[in-house]
Amino acid sequence: MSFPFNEIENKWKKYWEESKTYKVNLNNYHKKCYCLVMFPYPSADKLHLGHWFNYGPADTWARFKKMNDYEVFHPMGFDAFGLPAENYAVKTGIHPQKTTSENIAFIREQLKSIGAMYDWDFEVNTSDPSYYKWTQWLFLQLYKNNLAYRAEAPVNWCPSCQTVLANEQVIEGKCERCSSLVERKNLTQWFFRITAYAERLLAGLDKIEWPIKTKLMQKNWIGKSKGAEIEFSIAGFMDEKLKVFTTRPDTLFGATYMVLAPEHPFVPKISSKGQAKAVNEYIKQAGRASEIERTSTVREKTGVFTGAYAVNPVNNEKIPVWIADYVLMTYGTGAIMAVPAHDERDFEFAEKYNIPIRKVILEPGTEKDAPLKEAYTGEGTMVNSGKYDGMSSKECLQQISEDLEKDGIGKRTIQYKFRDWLVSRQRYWGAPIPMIFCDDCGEVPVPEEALPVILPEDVDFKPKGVPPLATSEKFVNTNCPKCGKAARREVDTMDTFVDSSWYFMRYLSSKAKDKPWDTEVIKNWMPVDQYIGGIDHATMHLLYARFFVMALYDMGLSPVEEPFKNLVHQGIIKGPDGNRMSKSRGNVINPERYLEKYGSDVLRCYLMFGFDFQAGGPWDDGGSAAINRFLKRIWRVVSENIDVFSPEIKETSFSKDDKELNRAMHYAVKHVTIDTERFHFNTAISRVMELVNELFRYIQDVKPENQNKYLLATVLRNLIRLIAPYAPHIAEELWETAGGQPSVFNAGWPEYDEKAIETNEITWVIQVNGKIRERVSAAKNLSKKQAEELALNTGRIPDMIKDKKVVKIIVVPQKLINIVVR
RNA sequence: GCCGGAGUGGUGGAAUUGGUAGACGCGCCGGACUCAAAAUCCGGUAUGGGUGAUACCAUGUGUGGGUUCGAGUCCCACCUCCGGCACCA
Repeated sequence: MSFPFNEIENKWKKYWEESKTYKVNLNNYHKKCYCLVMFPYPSADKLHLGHWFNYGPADTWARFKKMNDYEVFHPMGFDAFGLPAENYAVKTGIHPQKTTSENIAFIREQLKSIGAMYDWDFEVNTSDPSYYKWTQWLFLQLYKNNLAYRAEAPVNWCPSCQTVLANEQVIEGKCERCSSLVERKNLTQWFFRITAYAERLLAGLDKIEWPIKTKLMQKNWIGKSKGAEIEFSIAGFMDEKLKVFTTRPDTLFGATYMVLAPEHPFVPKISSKGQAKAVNEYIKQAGRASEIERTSTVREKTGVFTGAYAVNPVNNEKIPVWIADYVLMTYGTGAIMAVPAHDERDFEFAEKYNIPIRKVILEPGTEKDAPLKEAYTGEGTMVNSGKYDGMSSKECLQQISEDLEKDGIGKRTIQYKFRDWLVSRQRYWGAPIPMIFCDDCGEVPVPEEALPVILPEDVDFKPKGVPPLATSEKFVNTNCPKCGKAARREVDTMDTFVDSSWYFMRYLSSKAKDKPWDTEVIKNWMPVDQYIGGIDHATMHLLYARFFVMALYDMGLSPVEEPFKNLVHQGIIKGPDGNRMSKSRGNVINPERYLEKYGSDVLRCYLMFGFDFQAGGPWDDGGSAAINRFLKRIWRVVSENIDVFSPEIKETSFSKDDKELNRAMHYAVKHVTIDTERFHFNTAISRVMELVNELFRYIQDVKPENQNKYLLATVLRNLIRLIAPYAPHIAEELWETAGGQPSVFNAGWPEYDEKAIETNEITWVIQVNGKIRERVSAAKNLSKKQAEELALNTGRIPDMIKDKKVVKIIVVPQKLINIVVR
């Protein structure tokens, strides 16, 4: 007998909707749980198995919390702006507005078939003017607080997407979206000053419960390093000071040359006439190299002498100034002092161009005059370093930093690897940046009362090398808000990561018209208690959102500094072949097939049972059949025992079998509770399976007239509640079958009694020298002495130890006795 | 190269603070029901030895060491795989 899953799913979907089972009351915040799952991106692709693996388990966890009497806010919405939708529109010619709203409608139905408990009254759509009005408003707040600025900078340009990208969106020199090689361009673009929050973004990591891996990824991405800025003068240009950044001021005496980035502003000024041609050629060549070529660590280093000399401030030594593209203009000062003896890159470069290599730190156990075979980057004793000779390099680092500061030729500084967040995009399908350019007044923000700056619909969005909005006269031409003269609008749109940096706040006030959110509500509901989503956003969305909320906190707009208190990542479901699912590999598993065959509950449960939620793994076709069998067993055991539910006579005296069953029930409740809470869904389901096995054993072994009907009813009702978060449709149906009032999700979570789990007799393990020799059933609470007695007299133990000397006996209470003999 | 994480049966994966390794499934083998099949149910299933069958013995959580009465778990070295970063001075 199978269960009619289609009928059940439709019945309860309808019931939940009509009776508003999942209505959230934000006023009831005293036991609140904000459970957030990363919202989907409605491009041309529908939801796939990966989404199921995200939303199904997240919903299970949310339902579990709801049954534990939390007011659970588990909203859903759509990250609707963005490139995939626009690229699809370019390909088909259909307006992204149309495809996006169609896809949203479709995906909303798919989400409903997962059976999730979203309250759709709180839905958000980032491409809706009522949403992006506030994205623009937030841009203006950042601008007002000097956290948004426009600057010319070398940027990452994706030739295929025809737009710039943030550093976070460049993976190994390629576009995160389309894998095209990213080019470098100098453009004037909008940035958010995320680097101003570097320290706090680092410090905040200690205050949140996130996977260590994710925290480390953010930490490495921010890339803090401590060092010093040191000023060198240039021979013949005494009023110009060349600043370098180094983490190793202790090696200053070992600097035998300097390197500037080819783009460094000093380069044209200081290059000698004789070297000018070579320098210009090198700059040209470096400019042509793609980002990936230039940053490749395996490529041989190249460079050109400028003809200029710098003066080392500590010993007045003249050292040649080179340019080389292994020095980046975008980090530090764009210039370095090169110490080949103690830096691998400088060593390689110096060997190639025959530049002297001077040892200033002696590696312990080596000779001062022995030539170096490779750079020595460790610590040691100072040599060739004037008054610092003989000091340890560690000491020297401190001393020389102090001295440099005293002499006014350097200062201790901190550098970060990450850069400000570039938010301009030369694309159509995004929120317009609310700025106006006036010939007289310069850049002028759009007044708040004039928001939103509506994204015009009648725009040719095909890429032609200029931002699509630039081609719309109607959009571009406006008047300056300050002086009223004719002016032009900013034609770039915002990175979609701006949209998703605050959606979790908007959810809480999704309908608010005159403000981005209701201060009272977010005060009561932020932060998000549990965030669930992929690790692929570790250094993008998850970093941006933290920055946003910190900035808002400083403006008095957010009650919290950190948006996401707890975070878990789901793993990835791979194809049956163990590879990542992709159309080109032909290993994509389509959830629809399993929905038709087994229904939504089976698919959900299989995803949670067959995989470690946080690890994922390859799809196995047999697994879903196993879960189908399991749910069928539950279905059967309930429907074949309906008579136990009425009339209810309380039979409190338990037979041995009753006690066993009762124990199994409490044991299952306990462990399902613990495991569901900590996202160990696979073991939670295992514990339910054990209970079901126990239940079948009881029904089979105990004669019907001896079965404790009251106990059976309790066990069955608890069983139904235990599986409810996992298989919501079936549980709801069975709950009704068992005479319960729908909805089972308002029926509370079963409680367990630790005493009922305990048994008087346990199996003691007896070891001799750490090897198991006997197992014996005995009272649980034996004193140490009793346990020792037991061990020494059980089975073949006396025989085994009779010729030996007992050294000591270790008793692990309620578990094991180890007799150590010699 | 640097920084993380992980290596457990044929297989997915379990194992509070060091204390019965392999829970729960899948697969496989055997059996029951059936004319037969499907479905369902029951039993077995780490490896090697041993026995008529039990019992029992040895080995066993990537490799090699160590700490401990006792190690999948802690420490050291190494190997493999996965993920992130990568000329960041």
